[in-house]
Amino acid sequence: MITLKELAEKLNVSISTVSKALNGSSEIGEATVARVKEVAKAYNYKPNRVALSLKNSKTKTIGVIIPDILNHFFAKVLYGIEKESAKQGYNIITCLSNEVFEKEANSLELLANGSVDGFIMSIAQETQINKHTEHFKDILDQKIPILMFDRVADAIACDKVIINDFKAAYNATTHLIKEGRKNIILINNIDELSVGKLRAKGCFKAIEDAKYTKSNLTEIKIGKTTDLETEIETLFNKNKTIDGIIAIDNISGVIALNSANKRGCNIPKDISIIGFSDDNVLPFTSPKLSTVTQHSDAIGEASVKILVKRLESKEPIEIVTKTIDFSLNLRETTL
Amino acid sequence: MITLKELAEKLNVSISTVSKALNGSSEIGEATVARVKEVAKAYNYKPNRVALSLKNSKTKTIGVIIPDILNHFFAKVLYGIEKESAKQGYNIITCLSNEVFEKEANSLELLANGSVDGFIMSIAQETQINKHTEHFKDILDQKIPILMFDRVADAIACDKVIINDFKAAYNATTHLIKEGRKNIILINNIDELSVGKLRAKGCFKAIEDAKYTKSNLTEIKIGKTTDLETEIETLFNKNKTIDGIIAIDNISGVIALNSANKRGCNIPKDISIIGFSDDNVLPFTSPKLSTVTQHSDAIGEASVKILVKRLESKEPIEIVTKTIDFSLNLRETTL
DNA sequence: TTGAAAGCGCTAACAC
DNA sequence: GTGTTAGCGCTTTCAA
Repeated sequence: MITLKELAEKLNVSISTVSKALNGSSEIGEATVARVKEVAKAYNYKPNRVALSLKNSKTKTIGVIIPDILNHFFAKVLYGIEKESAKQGYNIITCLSNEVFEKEANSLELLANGSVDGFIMSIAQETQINKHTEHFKDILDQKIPILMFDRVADAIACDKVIINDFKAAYNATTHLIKEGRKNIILINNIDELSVGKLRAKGCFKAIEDAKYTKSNLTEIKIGKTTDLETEIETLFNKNKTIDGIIAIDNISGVIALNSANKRGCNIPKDISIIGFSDDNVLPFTSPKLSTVTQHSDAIGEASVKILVKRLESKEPIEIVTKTIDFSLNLRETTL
Repeated sequence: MITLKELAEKLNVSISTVSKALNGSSEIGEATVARVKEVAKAYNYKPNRVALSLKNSKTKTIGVIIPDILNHFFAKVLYGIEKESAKQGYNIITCLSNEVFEKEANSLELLANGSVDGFIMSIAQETQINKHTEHFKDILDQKIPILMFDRVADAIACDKVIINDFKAAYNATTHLIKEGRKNIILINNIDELSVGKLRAKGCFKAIEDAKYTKSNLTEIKIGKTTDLETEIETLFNKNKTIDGIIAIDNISGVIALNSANKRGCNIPKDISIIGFSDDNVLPFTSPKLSTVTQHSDAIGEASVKILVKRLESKEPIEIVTKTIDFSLNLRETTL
């Protein structure tokens, strides 16, 4: 990497002349500017980003902390984040908490040493269960902004991007009710997460609001340790009259579908299934799963936009919470 | 963020004293060291990473360029990269090429301005098809090391981490032959990629080496634009005697399995299917797909180890190509 | 044992 | 129109 200093030597002018010429300052004579630019191009000069960061106290990079990159939802959010960041001229430093609090706190602390201008993150499960918040406060105290998406900490005042989980679940359940389903099972294996609780509430509210239909909703909470597959099979065995399933996490809808297929159920005639997910799992199911679709990349994009706006605003701006739309995609596992 | 300078003022000593004390230099008196450390801790001092980078001309960060984060293989490699990087004290800046050459070249160029010490990457499809290499050479000329994994550029001399695609495909095919399959279809929708070519070669070599069995292998190349699903269905329609399928990309094995299921085939009695993939898609299939399993996270880990070794070695070291093991996981779609 | 000063690459206020 | 200088935060050589 060639530096300003070296260019200056080659050109027999001062460093600042080169700097100004390259930055289009009107102070420098046209001829000089041309000469400088030519040589700079010839030597493929590029300003050293580290020096700029030090000078400006701005790194133009965003720290992204994600609980689980193998979860397609988060991968897609990251996709959106990267795309929008690049557009805005920011780099992203990616850390994975793998759902553990210590890794999350550690990443925050490490990157808060001047490596990033701000954070975009979704909270690790462990953090959320144990309601840790001190590490967030530390960062915010240092005036480094945090934006939380999807899994957010209510106790922390910061920008947030969420999907309307309550409404999504409400609408999905309402659809099953309208189909005339009477014995609906709610499969919930993310009960410890805020989004899990919200979605469950939405389902129950839908049932309540449609009391007159006499539809029934039974919630099955499945722990992280138990095997989803066997759990769901015993569910079918115990409960022969199930005619509707709403699965509020990423994958149990697919598993329920496979289970129902194996038993020879006629889907969607005998039983309707709705999952929560992105489109990604669809090539894998037959018939194609109806889902509540999270617009995951939109979450990423919105997050970057909001954070960058804050980073680049001169005056302090109000904290915002943005809700991203979802859609109910009825495919082949519903009527 | 408190700086050395501010600490020095509070302590009434010079900046360099503070620096030395904190870095455990033996030059400084015990009492002073203790005093400095205490105050530093009280104010939660952390050295500014940007300043350190500028000083040392080392950023302790790795640029990671990935073709497609929504592809589970790459997500898992990234997982491995992140894990090992964190362990080694490196951050990763992630860029996504989304398979396009320009984005890839752009990311390389942008990060080569001092943002990263080296690169770990897998080549975009477009880059590989059009055999672009100039952008790699530019970077290497600047003495910034590149490590390529999985999809590598043969023409470029740099560290590489690959899986033995040839052997993997060879073994998988050999298994089908030993099962007595006579009419085996090779589904190849990544024919433009080096790995696709290698895997196909491996399959054919297996057939050749087992000529006496009279097993037949037909390669079906499927373009990116055509719909995999319909393509595979017409395949079944045209060819009634198929009794073995080997699908060498991430998802077509699953699609073939679904297709076969739909037609009421008895798997694996009538037909065996082997896919190439990570474990991730398995919850979605029934019966469980037998696969050639790429140890994707191991690829990431190995990549980081090799690159960091190079970055931190004083003397120049030889270029290496490391081959990561794969395994043939026979599950329920093979005998 | 401690401090002053230079320098990493850059920008910008100020001087000429 | 061009150059000098200070300073961003840090380490390190050299001087005291």
